[in-house]
Amino acid sequence: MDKPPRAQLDRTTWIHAALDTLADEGAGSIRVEILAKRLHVTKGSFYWHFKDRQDLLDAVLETWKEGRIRDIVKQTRPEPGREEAQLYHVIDVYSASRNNKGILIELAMRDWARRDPAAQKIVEAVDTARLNCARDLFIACGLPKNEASTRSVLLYAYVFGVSMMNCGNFDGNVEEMKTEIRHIIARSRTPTPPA
Amino acid sequence: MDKPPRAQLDRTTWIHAALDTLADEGAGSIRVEILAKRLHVTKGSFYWHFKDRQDLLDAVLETWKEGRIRDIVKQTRPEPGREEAQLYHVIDVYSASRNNKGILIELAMRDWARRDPAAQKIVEAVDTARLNCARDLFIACGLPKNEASTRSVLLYAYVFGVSMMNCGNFDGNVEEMKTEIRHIIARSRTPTPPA
DNA sequence: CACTTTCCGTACGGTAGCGTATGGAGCAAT
DNA sequence: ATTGCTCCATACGCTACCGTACGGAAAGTG
Repeated sequence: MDKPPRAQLDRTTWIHAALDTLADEGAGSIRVEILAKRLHVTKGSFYWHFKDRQDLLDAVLETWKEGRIRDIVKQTRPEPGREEAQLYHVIDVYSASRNNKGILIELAMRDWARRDPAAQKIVEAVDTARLNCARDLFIACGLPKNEASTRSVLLYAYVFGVSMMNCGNFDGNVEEMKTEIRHIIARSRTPTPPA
Repeated sequence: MDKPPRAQLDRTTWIHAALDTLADEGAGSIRVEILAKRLHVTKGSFYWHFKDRQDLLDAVLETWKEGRIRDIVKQTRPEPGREEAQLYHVIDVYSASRNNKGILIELAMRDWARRDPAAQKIVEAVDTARLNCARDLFIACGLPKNEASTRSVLLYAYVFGVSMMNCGNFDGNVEEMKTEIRHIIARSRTPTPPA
C-alpha cells in the first residue's frame, strides 16, 4: 500500500537529495545521516555508494556543472532572428520566481564557492560558459564585441543580484521596474548618446 | 612582554569577532567556543556577556544594520552638484575589491537571510534604506521618480551580483567592462531611444 | 581588612554528525 | 543447495559544539 518497501538506491538518488538540501539550507547542511533519514535508509547505504561525504559533494558539483552548461548551450543555440527574444528568455529564467529552486541552488553554490576552491572552480566554469553564450547572442544582435561582453556581465550580475535583494517595501511596483530593467540590459539597439 | 594578560572583554569585542568569522565562513560558522579560542578566553566569558548563541547573533544583526544605514545616509547626504559623483561612489564602494571585508559580510548576510527570518528582516531594512537613498540621488540628478527607482534597483542588484560572479577567464579586461557598466547604470542622462 | 561585584576558568552532561566494522537479507550463477 | 555479490541495517567510537554549575581571581567599596 505504501511505496515499494525495498527500492534500490544509486548515486544519483543521493545527489538529487543533496541538491534539494543545498537549495534549502546550503552546502554546509548537506549531512549524511540527514539525507539517509530523508531517503528512508541508513548511513550503511550511503557509505556503500560513496567513499565519504566529500565524495558526495564532489558529485553534486559535477552534476550541477554539467546540467547548467547543457542548459545554457541549449537556451542560446543559434536561432537566427530570435536572438533578442532568447536574451529576454535568459533573463526571465532567473527572474521568474524568487523561490525558484534553480535560483536557490545558484545562490547556495556561490556561497559555497566563496569558501571551497573546488566549488569555486565549478562556478567559474559555469559563469564563463554563460557569459560566452550571452555575449554571442548580443553579437548576433548586432553589438560590437566589446559591448556584447560588457552587457553579458551586466546581465548575469543583475539576475543574480536581484535574486539576492529584499526590495519588498520599495516604491511599490518592483515587478514593473524589473520589466523595465530587462529592456535596459537586453535591448540590442545601442543607446547612442546625443552628441 | 606580551599583551596585557587580562584585558577585559565586552559585548562589542565578541560581536566584532563574530563579524569576522561571518565574513570568512558564514553565519553558520559563528561558534561560541571557536570565538573564545580566537579571543584567548573560554566560554565562561561568553556566557557572562551573552545569554546564549542566539543572543550574539541578534546583536551581530543589529550592529550591522545600524552601521550600514548610518553609512548609506552619510554617503548620500545631499551635496548639490555632486549627486552623480555620489552615485559613482556608491557603486565603487562595493565594486572596489572582491575580497573586501564589507562585501564578504554583505554576501554572508544575504545567505543568512535566506534561512533566518530575523536576518531577512534586517537585510530588508538595509536594502530599503539604500534604495531610498539611491533613488533620491537619481532624482536629484534630474530623473523622473519612476526611472530613479528602477535604476536604484538595477544599481544594487548589479553591485551585489557582480561580487558573486567568477568572471576571471572572460574576454580579457573585465575591469574595463565594469567601468563601462558604471556609466550605463549611473549616468543621469536619459538614453532617449531613437523613435 | 573584610565584603561584594565583575569577569573568567574548569568540569560536566548532552546532542549531532562522521566514518568504520560487521552481519545479514536478497538475488544470481553454478 | 552452496557460493558469491550487491545493497543495506546495526552498533560502535570519536570529535565538535552547546549550555550549565560552580569556583576563583581581580578590582572596587566600606
